[in-house]
Parts: sequence; C-alpha cells; structure tokens
Amino acid sequence: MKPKRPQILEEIHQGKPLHSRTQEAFLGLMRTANVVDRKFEAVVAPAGVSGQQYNVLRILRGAGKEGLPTLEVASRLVEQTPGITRLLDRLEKKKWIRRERCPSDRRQVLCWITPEGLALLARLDGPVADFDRHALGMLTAAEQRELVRILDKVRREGS
Amino acid sequence: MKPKRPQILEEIHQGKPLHSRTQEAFLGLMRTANVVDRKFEAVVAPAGVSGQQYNVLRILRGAGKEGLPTLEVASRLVEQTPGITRLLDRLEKKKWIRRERCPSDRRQVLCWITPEGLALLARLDGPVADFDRHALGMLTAAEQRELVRILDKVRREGS
DNA sequence: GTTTTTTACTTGACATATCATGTATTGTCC
DNA sequence: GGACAATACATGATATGTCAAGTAAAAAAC
Repeated sequence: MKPKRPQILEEIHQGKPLHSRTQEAFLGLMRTANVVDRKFEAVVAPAGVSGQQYNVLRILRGAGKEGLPTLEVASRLVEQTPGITRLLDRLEKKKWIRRERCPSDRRQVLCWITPEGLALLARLDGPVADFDRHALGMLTAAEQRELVRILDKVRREGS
Repeated sequence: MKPKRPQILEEIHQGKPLHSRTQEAFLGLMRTANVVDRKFEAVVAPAGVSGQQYNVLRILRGAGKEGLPTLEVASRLVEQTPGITRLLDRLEKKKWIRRERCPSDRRQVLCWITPEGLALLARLDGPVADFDRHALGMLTAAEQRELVRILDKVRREGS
C-alpha cells in the first residue's frame, strides 16, 4: 500500500513533504479551526456581531440576572483575550449589555445582557443551532467522541 | 457507567450542560487551536515575528530563487487572510523580504526572502522543531493519525 | 482591434487585538 | 492598623485584521 499524500499539502499548494506527523496534525488543527471559525462568523455576521461578541452575549445570557464581573466573562470565553474591556465597551455602546460597578467589591464591574441583547441572541438561536448540527455533523458519533477525547488530551497534557 | 462531565466545561467555567456532542467538538476544536496557536506565537515572538509572518517567511524560503507572486503566498498560508499585501509590506520594511513587479505579467508582484530573512528563520529552526515535537507529542502515533483523518474529513466534507 | 471581463493586487477607512503601564480597591502580614 | 502586595480592571500606543472600492494589466469576447 502506497503512502497517501497528505490532504493538507494540496490545500496549501505545497509540494514538499512534511517533516513529521505531528507537524501534519498541527497544520490540520490550525487550518480546520480557521475554516470552521470563518463559517461561524458568517452565521452571526448578518446580525452585526463578531463571533467573540456573540460568545460574550451567550455567556451573559447564561449568567442571568446576577450578571458577571468583567474578568469572569473573559475567563469563560473559548478564545482568551486580553482585550475584554474594550470588547465590552463596544457591546455597551451598542446597548446589548449594561455595566455597573459592584457595590460589595468596588474593584469589580458587573455586566448584564440587555433586552436588546437578548433579542439579538434570539434571532440567532436558529441559525446557530443549524450551524452546530452541520459544522461537524459529517462526523459519525464515534468520530465526534474520538475528536473530543484527543483534543482534550492535547489541552490537558500540553507541556 | 456514569456520563463524564465534559472537560471543556471546566475550562470555560460553565455549569450548564452542552446541547450536543457536535457543540462540544466545536468548542474543543476552537479552544485547542487557540491554546496551541498561542504557544506557537510564544516560540517565534522572541525573534520579533508573528506566527503569520513566520509562515510567510517559511513559504518564501521553500519557494527558493524563483520567488512567489503575492496571492500565491496568500493561498499557501494555513490561515487565510485578505490582508496579505500589508503583511508583506511589514516584512519588506523589516528587510526580511524583497518584492519586484513581474516582467512577464505586470499585474503580479513577485516576493523573495532576503538573506536577513533566511538568517531569522535559521535562528528559529531549532525552537520550532522542538515545538513541533512537543505541541502534539503527547498523542500516540495512532491518535495523531486519527486526528489528522478526522480533521481532513471536517474540511473536505464541510457543507 | 476595441470593448468587456477577469485577474492581481492596492488603498483608505475602520474594527479589533496586544502590550505596557496606570489606578483604585481590597486583602495580608507583621 | 499601616505598609505592602495582590486583584480587577482602564487606558494609551501600536500592531494587525477586515471590508469595500479602486487601479492597472492581461485575457476573452465580439
């Protein structure tokens, strides 16, 4: 059986062979995440939000009436960002969230989603659910489990 | 056997269960790529380049004396970017690449890596090779193959 | 052979990300 | 309880990314 030429090489128009399977996996991981992320952005963009902004709104919807302090929002984001303050600034300017200094600990700033923010999320719930089903829906249940397991291992044992 | 609480939920401090395994896979993919990418950036940052810039230089080193037209460089990048022109502008300003209008097709602009660019890459070859070995080195050979296969399938059959 | 289309970028305007540093508040240790 | 460290952000400077138009050259159509 002859060794198969890696698919990723076709995609990045490269002739030279890869150095190793770990490199192939690394490139595949980056490219796949990039491709899938762009699709997600395309789903939420019509509503006028970026993927990050959408995620923040989801987090605040999940938090409910209690709200969440700024850095707690940041820590719940899938993609970590040091620019959380300005991300929230922009969401506040668009009236999708509101903020208030916490009375019990005046260092903190609590954030809540507004009714306008909730309405925006509601409009996107359908499309996002569709995206969830389709983005990785071509994988069998076993493949999905295996992918999750391997990715977990990468993050858990990452040196 | 009781169902295991997904690792990703711990990582993003979330109490609520996920809607589906596809969503878990989606979140895991995004987060893993983000984590691994940050590590890679940390490896090349000491040399004064971003991950994208490093990749462009690698591509041009691979191209050799012939050089490559701008959009061909863009198409070989793992993460696609519309901002290729300015990315190259910055590399040119730092003398790591040089550019010249193609005589046979004056629409194109050919790019080459400079000796300074090659020297920079040479300094990073060791650290990057180490990174390649360690970033996904915790996976067994079988897991690496399986990961590559599944990721390929996601990109290939992405609706 | 001239109009039309396509290709290969380039440019300007703007959004977003990143880093270092600054400030207010709280917690901790004698 | 007063100095000092740690926490929770905010801000300015700068780099980078993204989108919409624009331009010039080549290719295709007529």
